[in-house]
Amino acid sequence: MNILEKIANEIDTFSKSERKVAEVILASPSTVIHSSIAALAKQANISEPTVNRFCRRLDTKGYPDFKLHLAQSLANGTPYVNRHVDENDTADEYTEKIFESTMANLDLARKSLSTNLINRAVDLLTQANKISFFGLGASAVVAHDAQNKFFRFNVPVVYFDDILMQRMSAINSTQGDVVIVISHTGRTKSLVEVAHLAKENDATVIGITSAGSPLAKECHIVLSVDVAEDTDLYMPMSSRIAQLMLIDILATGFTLRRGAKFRDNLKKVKDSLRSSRFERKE
Amino acid sequence: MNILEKIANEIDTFSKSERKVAEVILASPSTVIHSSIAALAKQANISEPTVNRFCRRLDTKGYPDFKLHLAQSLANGTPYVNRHVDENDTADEYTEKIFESTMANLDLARKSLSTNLINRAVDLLTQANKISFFGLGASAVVAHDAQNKFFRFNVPVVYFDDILMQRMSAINSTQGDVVIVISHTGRTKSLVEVAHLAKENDATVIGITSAGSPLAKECHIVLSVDVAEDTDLYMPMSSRIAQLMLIDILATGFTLRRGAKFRDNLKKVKDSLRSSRFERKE
DNA sequence: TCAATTATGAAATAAAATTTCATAAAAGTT
DNA sequence: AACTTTTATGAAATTTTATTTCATAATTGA
Repeated sequence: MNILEKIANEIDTFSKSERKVAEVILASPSTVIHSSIAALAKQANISEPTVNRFCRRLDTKGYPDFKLHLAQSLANGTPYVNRHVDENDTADEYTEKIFESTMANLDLARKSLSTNLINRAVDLLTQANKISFFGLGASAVVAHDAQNKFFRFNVPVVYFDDILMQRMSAINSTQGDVVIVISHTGRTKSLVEVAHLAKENDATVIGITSAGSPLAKECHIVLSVDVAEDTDLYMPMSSRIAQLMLIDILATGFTLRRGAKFRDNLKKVKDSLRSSRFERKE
Repeated sequence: MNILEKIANEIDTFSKSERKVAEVILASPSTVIHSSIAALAKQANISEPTVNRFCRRLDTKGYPDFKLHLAQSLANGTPYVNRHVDENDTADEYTEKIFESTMANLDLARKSLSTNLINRAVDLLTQANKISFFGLGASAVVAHDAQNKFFRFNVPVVYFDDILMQRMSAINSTQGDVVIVISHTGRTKSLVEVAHLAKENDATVIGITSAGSPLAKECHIVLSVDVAEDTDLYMPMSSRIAQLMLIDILATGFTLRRGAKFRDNLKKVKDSLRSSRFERKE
């Protein structure tokens, strides 16, 4: 953890003198990294040994080591954090905040992903006879994107964002089919039912959803992506982006598993678009 | 500048002994920040004063100050960079690389966005009688997502990913309508034509595309999102994520412009979903 | 080849940090 | 409240670390 945060957190557990040091440091950390222990002690009106003890209490080896940690905290600058958009933000401000928050959430998501499960999911996908992607609302967008990617692989892929079509498709699925159900909350009733139907018909069900949700319980594999709640403006934001990255990862895993020749094929698919485009004149 | 890079850059201008120090440092900077000047001198087989001179040559005040700089370079850690997926990558590796690359590209995209233009686009959107989103392939996904967001605002919104529907819709558009055309390359013929048709019919055309492209030339406003090419596996990856963030930004700008009362409305829209979901029991 | 310049390290010095230890303050205990 | 124990603190001594000085070695240029 960032040592500045740590100081701020633990300041209540400090002794009186230690608190004085903490305050001086928090007030101007960038000055402190250029101060000697004597200078800092004087600034805080306490003795040098106290500063030293303060450093050790924060699990550093001593004052110089402490300064190193402090320097790193400062350099780390602003690690991405969730920042809420405020009513009076200018375009500059909310743009910055949205980027910040998304990055912070992607960072979170990355840490929460299980590469083991991804590996297994890729296994199943490469062996599938048919792949279906189901989602509603914002997750329909993710399903749509997944279709766009997997479609290139010359595998039968469908995507539905219509409850009835999803149900019919689920009922028609059989062993060897993989059904990917996408829902951030995992609590959308009709999607849980769809997952259930697919499972009953022996399809393999993979959930891109939150762990422990009702939907998760119906899935053979749950790929959960942790993201701070999208509370800002009552719209799904980071969650769907993290889900899209998961799609990218699955698609990438798929192509790698299929080998080099397969990737030449992808190039052909891409090249097939050329005539629909204006030439680039350079 | 990062002091590690600086060392790497200037290594040719160093004397023989200084180069030895540089090599030891570059080989394992994280060890060095915990070494005394004596330890480092010994490691590099040179004397302590040489290390000291080395530090000063790099514009630091001395060895301790140098360590501080070094610590900061390390903390800055690995700024996100584009890393290409390799044939033999494990799930762990490609997952990491995809996250890395996406983050790097979002960082790029953030820097390239013009908040001025965003502001103008938001202006136009809030005044629009009707908003249309057009895209094809991966950009259709973005258009789809945009519809999902703007639809909540109780404004007439359509999205089409069908060329004919797009053309018909464009021809039917009139003054007061805003048409947003999405294309990463900006070279897809049919979309350029759609933009042209919409413009001819006095709609305001906003392009989410690359600056200077044929599509850009047909737009009243061009919101360009710079992203390194998606060359990896012949699939759009980062580009569409950056586009989605731009949609988030536009949607956010929209809601802010509309004021607090409007945002209560959004909450209602979201709450309307409740009965379609399983309750959360805690 | 020889001066001039530059680079280097041993030793001395200076600076900084840490330890030791005595004392003061605070917290318990009767 | 008086006393003991524990904890916190700083002065001084010590140790560690960094820097300076200066003599010598290596390199460069004539």
